[in-house]
Amino acid sequence: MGEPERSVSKLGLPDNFTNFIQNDWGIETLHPPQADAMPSILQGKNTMVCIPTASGKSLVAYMGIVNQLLTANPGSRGIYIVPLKALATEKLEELKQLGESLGLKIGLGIGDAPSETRQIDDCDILVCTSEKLDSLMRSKAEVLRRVSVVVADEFHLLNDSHRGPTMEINLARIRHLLPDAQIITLSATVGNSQDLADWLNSDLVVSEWRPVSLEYATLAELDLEPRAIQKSEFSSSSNLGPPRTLNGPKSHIAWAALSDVYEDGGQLLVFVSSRRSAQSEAKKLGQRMEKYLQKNNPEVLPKLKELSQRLARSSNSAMGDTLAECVKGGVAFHHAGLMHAQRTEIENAFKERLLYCLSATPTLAAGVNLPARRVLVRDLKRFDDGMSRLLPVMEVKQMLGRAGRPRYDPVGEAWLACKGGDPRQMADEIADRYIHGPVEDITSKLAAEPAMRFHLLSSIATGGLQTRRAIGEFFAGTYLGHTQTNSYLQETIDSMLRWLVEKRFIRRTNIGVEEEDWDDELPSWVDAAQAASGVTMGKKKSVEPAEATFGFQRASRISVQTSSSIEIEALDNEYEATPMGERVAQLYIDPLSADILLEGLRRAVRRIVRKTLPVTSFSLCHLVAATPDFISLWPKSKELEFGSDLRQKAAIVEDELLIESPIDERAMGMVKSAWCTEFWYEEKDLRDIEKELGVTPGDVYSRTDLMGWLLLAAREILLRDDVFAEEHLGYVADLAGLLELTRARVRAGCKEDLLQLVQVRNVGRNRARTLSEMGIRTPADLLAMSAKDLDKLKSKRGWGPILVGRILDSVKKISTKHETKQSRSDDEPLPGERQG
DNA sequence: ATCGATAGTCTCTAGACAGCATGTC
DNA sequence: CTAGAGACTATCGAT
Repeated sequence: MGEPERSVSKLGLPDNFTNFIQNDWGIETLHPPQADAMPSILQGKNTMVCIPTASGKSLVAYMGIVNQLLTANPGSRGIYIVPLKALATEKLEELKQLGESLGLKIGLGIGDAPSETRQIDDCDILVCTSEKLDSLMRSKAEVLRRVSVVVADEFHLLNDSHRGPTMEINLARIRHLLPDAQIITLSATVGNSQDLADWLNSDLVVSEWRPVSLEYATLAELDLEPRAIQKSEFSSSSNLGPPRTLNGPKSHIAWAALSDVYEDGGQLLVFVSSRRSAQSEAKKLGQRMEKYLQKNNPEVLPKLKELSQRLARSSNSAMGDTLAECVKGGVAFHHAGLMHAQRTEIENAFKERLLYCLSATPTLAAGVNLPARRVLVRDLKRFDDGMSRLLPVMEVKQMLGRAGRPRYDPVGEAWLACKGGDPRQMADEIADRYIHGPVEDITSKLAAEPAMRFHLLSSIATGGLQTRRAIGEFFAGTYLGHTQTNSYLQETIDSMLRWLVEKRFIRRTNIGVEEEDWDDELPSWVDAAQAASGVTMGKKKSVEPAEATFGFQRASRISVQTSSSIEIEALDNEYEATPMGERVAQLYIDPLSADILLEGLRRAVRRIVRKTLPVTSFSLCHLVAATPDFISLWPKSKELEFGSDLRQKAAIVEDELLIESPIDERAMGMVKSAWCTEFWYEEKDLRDIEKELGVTPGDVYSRTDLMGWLLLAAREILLRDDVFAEEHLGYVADLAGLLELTRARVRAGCKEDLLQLVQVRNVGRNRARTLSEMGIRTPADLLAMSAKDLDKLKSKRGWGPILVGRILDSVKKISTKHETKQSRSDDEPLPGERQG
């Protein structure tokens, strides 16, 4: 294909769009794979584009969207789905530029702020994470109104056992509801892209083309052997380089790779398999690099020092100190234990080429675009599920694909470190597998229990599916249905349907009414009476049928007692969600989490009523930590030893726990999770938390964030539980109040007395405590401060006139709102209370 | 006695999505 | 089929 065919101006796109691309983005010609995709894209056909990352996939999708919104279906809307919030933000920025010149409004849906909703409602293009889209489709069908085109980016994530099913359901539902919408999927190269394209009835465009050539090489000890080159047409050096031997110590190949690329004016990314390795590698490289720079390039040291000091000042952990230390030598580590601010600081410094090297865990491979001249995958194995395994080819390709900065680097260098055994033989094997070998196929993970549980409930509760037949047909439209036998699919569905019925998230509405709905027909006093006399709840069966005589294998596989003898759900069976089931689907939590919370909260209510065992914030956090939606912390082996602090804590709080707690690792992990949260809302310093529990600030934040979300869900679940007698509803409300209080404290990380101050913008738990120590307890107190006190405040460390001014400004806004907003727990109506 | 290199032993393991609520002069 | 790096500790030798 010659140049003219690929000219942007020949595509027949709207003039303003063409102008924008040419003038603002400086793109005159499309890359070959982009051009290949255009006919199908512009005809509005479903299209799957499989090309390497950073080779301009997004532009193809943007063109498809604009074509639909402006030309093919004027006034329609588009959705752009990504797997990470960071990517959503990145796409949002690009689309905003585009939108400004075309008069299109762009919305963002990543679940961060309630204020998103408005822009979600009236935008022309919605950028969102797949979970957020799923959630939106559950709660408001309007998201799909007038949608003519849907883009699914990083589509190979369908293969991910945790996140993949959501993507699969999203597309199945979109196709179900909007059969005419154009679906554009963007993916890295995968083994069976044709299967995926068939499923989506898509044209398929596959290409290995890259904007920068990529040279794959193996590094065995210090021997570098180039193995293959992936060319771009502009490449000046399109021939494989000769093998060579690097200078440097054999015992530290990352240093050999770094010093080598530095001398050539490039940067290095090192991928390792654990956070600890990332840090220690960065430390070692940083030390060597600092010495090296002192000798060869001392003028850059002050700049690095400045960055280091900035990091050190804002550091609130030993990890942060280490980071600042590494940076002195122009090296940093990058993993999810970093706080967001640290992470972006590092990323930006690397983009500006102030840093020479990042040593990273896989976070960096999947995240935002951050290329470097050279990539070294140091560790090809990772410990996973009790075993050390080789990384999938797809993942390694993703890391290696980060090599080569367009416009800066003539060629990207993708290096694989080969260790163990005979290095040369190793290198050959590794090259066969990762360089010349096939990429894995993508398979559906939807049949796995958690995914099926989660999405099956949603399809009934919020997806409008009522009959067994409709459910079966819908799931047949997923990739699972496309690739698996029908009987397997239907069996998987049936066994999970029975679980959901058993747990009363759904009920059958047209059969076995006497039997199935018997529970629901019970007057509530029966339950209450049982509760009061200590009968265990939630396990009672209506009529226990004879043991199943067929299908027992399936039944036992999900370890659920079926409450009926029906093993095959008849096709004309009908289902509806219970109010609880519907709420659970909207809260977007795993029904199993809901079940765990429900049982624990019922115990809590009984405790409160009988005034037996205590129910505390710790109880509730511990309960939440037992939920599969919470990512539990894991105890270290020292913490598991008899007499350890963690053991002692577990013993102290034993009475507070709402669930069985065997003394195994998992249980100790739950205690540790709750303890970490407790440290946080008891205002313990992050540094101390790190020291005592080995949990870095980034992890503390991620856990407390999760905790806050699930505490809210817990409250909602409690308030929709209908088993308690009227006389006990007051206690239920008390518990709901405790949940709310705990959530507020977890969110702000403070004790109860600071909760009001913390509402003020620019006031977090630390500043609030400072104010509190000065006798200021509420936002109103802030306004009433004397000039003398204000001066005293302004002179405090970390405070200044600007900050104080800003705080007073925002206090004025809040104080009015606060009056009306403040809700007394005793004003809150009890569930079932009639309005007087 | 002190320090330091070295070998042997013990410990530990990547990442990251979701809810909420509502006007404002 | 399926660990290996990093942190810590013991040991021994040089000074």
